[in-house]
Order: sequence, then structure tokens, then C-alpha cells
Amino acid sequence: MSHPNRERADRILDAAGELLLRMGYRKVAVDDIARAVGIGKGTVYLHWRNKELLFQALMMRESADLTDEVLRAIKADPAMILPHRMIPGSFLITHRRPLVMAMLRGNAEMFGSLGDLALHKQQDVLRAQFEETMLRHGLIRADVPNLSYALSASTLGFYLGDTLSHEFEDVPLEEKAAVLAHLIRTAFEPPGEPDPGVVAEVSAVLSSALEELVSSYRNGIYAHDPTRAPG
Amino acid sequence: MSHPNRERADRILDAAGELLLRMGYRKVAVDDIARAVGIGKGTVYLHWRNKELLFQALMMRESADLTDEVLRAIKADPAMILPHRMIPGSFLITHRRPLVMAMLRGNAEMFGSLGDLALHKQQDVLRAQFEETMLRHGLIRADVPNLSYALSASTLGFYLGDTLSHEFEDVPLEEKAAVLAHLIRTAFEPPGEPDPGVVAEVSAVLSSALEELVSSYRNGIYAHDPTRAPG
DNA sequence: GGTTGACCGAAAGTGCGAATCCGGTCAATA
DNA sequence: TATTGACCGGATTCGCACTTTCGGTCAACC
Repeated sequence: MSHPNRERADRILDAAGELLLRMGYRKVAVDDIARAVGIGKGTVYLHWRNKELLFQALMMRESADLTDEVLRAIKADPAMILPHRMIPGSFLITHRRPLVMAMLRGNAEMFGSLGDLALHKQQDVLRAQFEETMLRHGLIRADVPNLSYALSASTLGFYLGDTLSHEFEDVPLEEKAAVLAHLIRTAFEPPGEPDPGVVAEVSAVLSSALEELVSSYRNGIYAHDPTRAPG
Repeated sequence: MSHPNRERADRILDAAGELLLRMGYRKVAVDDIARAVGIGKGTVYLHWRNKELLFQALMMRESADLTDEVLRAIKADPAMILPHRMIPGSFLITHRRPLVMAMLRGNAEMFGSLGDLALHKQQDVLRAQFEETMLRHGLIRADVPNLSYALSASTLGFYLGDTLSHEFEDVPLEEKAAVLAHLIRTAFEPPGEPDPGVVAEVSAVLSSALEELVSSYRNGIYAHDPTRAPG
């Protein structure tokens, strides 16, 4: 094997993440990252063609890890796929990842020109599939108008909550998640208990979709390794 | 009467609002406003001690007009006080006022240092009163956790919706309002039809609260007129 | 006495050459 | 042959003098 070793790539991404949080995209020099890892700057370029791809890889890894965490929660308890558990659960998991939070908030000065990373496309596909599956199995009510927008708009405020207004920044995260759970359950789920068989089935479908997403993210991390010939 | 006439003050505020929308707070010179109205710069200072107070008055007037519009809607149909009508209704009314929208979005470059204007205090009082009244009369369910936060967070996303993400900017405003109505009704209101007597009573209470708020705003507009001695 | 616009000073903007930074490369190195 | 860091050049920042803008005042005017 002639291509740069993966463990080193991870150490580079670790350093990049730490520096990104501390100083923001523009003020982090590739040289800083290399020095933090104890390698030469040139070596970094053996892993990614340029700075932007390096940080894209970082965010890919972050997304993969986050998705994996959600996936494990579902494996541990299939009922986690119910919207009123899935959505607040993801909310909590996401909030433990400062890089993802910064990206969601479009933190302009942390991520300079570093675009939307095209992560959204895959996420959008998954979200559409989530909604469709839930609807088909009766786990989301059929009478919600414009479901996609409804879910986005009603969830967005929870994520951006204390970015503006600071009014509720003292409310503990778990309490916010509980509010979100109430909102989702009452506004989007049908009354009554869900059928356990349906839950198991949907859980399986969703797990494999998430697994696919995780590995698609993971592939992306090294997709730009210059020593690998393109497919 | 020796103090500057009110009709002229309104013309000044009209011009200020127009220029504010077109060029933003910093690029609007007091002289521009005066010239647009056809008066001298000094005359503007007969109405407000400085530029900031002028624009605060502008936003006061804007808030008063908006609140008044909501009030008239309630007078026309008392059932408008029901959360699932009041909140989407205010949403629509607010969206027709570009200045208020810009302020809500904290449009930093439109309102330079122009702070939060202390409008929030009065609004917060009203909101608290709204929630308390609704709860007391059973028009909002008692089992919603952290009601204040729940309402804020679930509503916020609708207001900020296409500021970020642009994903749903093609969805017509009326459809967004309909989604919001569904959300509020299912998540915050009890099932079944409300008692018409209760609606009438709450409508009266709320109307007078709104009237008070409107006149408090209106008083604020000229509160800084230097030719008027402070109370 | 209501109104004005010339006037003031602080602050923001402009122009520009010098100095610095930093992404990306590649010949030298181990 | 994997790794490196000196090196290149484009872009950004800095320093600084100069100009312009503009909020706020007030003597003069109607």
C-alpha cells in the first residue's frame, strides 16, 4: 500500500477541528495544522489536494460520526425511530458537536467560503425517505399540510433558539428536547400507541438507510486522496 | 401650541422609513431625510434630539401600526384570539411590514447599532399576559412543558425560515401560515370547539391589553420631542 | 419664534506602497 | 519513495496621510 496512512489522516483532522473551533477557517493555516500534528506541511497535501477538501473531509467525518451515533441509538431501542424520539434525540446529539452546530448556524466567520459541502443533498434524500416511510406506515399523521416545510420550520427555532435573543439560553438542553418531543408528538404523530411490529419494520428500513449514509460519508472523507486514482 | 406639528413629524418618519429600507441605517443621513421632506436639517432636530431617537420613533410607529392592525382583526372577529388564528394572523401581518421583518431578523446592516429599542420589554409583558390568560381560560392546553419557550421556539423557525437555507422561499406565505396554524392548534390547543362565551371574554381582555400597548407605543413616538418638558 | 443651512469636529472612507501571510509546489533529503 | 520545508506569487493586511461625510449646533433670517 502506497497511500498515506489513515490513522495519520485522522490525527490531521483532529487538529484541524480543534483549530477550526478556536480560530475559524480563515485564520487556520495549513502549516498550523501540520505543526500541531508534528509533521511537515507537504505531508498534509499528500492526504488532500487543498485546504478546502481537508475541511470538507473534517465535516464529513463529523457528519458520519453523528449519524452513526443516531444509528446506534436506534439499534439499542427501535422505538427511537418514532418522530417524537428521533427528532429530539438528534437534537441532543447534534448539540454535543460544536462543529456541526457551527455549520448549521451558518457561522459565516467560522466557515469562510467553505460552502454547504453538498452534505445537504444526502441529508435531504434521507429526510425525504424518513418522511415518506413514516407516512406510509402511519407513524406520522396524513393531515399535516406541507410536511417537509412543517417539520423544518417547527424544528429550526429549536436549533437557532439562543443564537438570537439569548432569552432562553438558560433553559437546559434536556428541557428543550422535552418541549420538542411534545411538539412533534402532538402535531405530527397520530394519537395512540404505535404498533410494535410496524416500529420494528420501520426501524430496520431506517437503520439500513442510515448505514448507507454513514458509509457514503466515510467514503467521502478520503475521496480526494490524490494517491488514489479516481474510479 | 409651540411644539412642532405632528403631521410634519409623520412625513419625516415616512421619509426615514423609505430611506432606511433602501440604504440602511448608516448610509441614511439626517440631511437626506430633511431634503426628502423639503425642510431644513435643523427642523428635524426640533422633533428628536438625535438621529437614533428619530429611528426609534420610526420603529415605535411601525410597532403601533402593526399592533393596531392585529387589534382591528380581533375586533372584526373575536375568534381571532384563538392561538391557531392569532399567531398565524400576526405572522402574516408582520410579514407585510418590511421594517419590522428586518428588525426581527436583526438585520445588522440595516440597523447599525440601533439597539433592540426596548420594544421587547412591552412585548414580553403582553406575551406573558397572553399566555397566562389563554391558560386560565383553557384555550391553551395545560400539559405543554415550558409554554413560553415552546411557543417561541416553534414559531421562530417560521419567521427566520428563508433567511437561511432558501429551501422554502417559494412556499407561499399563506401556506406557511396554514402550516403554522396546524402546528399551533394541534400542539397547543385542547381538542374540541372553544366555548363562545369564553372567546368573547378573552377577546375583550386581550383587546384592551392591545389598546394599551398601542397607545404606549404612540406615546413613545414623541416622547423625546425636546420642546416638551419631561413629566 | 419657528426655521434654516453654514459651520465645526470627530469619525469614516480612500489611495497606495510596504510588509506580511499563506496556499500550494517540488527539488532535496533521509 | 515517503517526507519535508524552503520557496514562489497572489492576496491580504498595515501604515499613514489625505479627503469626505455627517451628526449636531446655533447665529442669522423671515
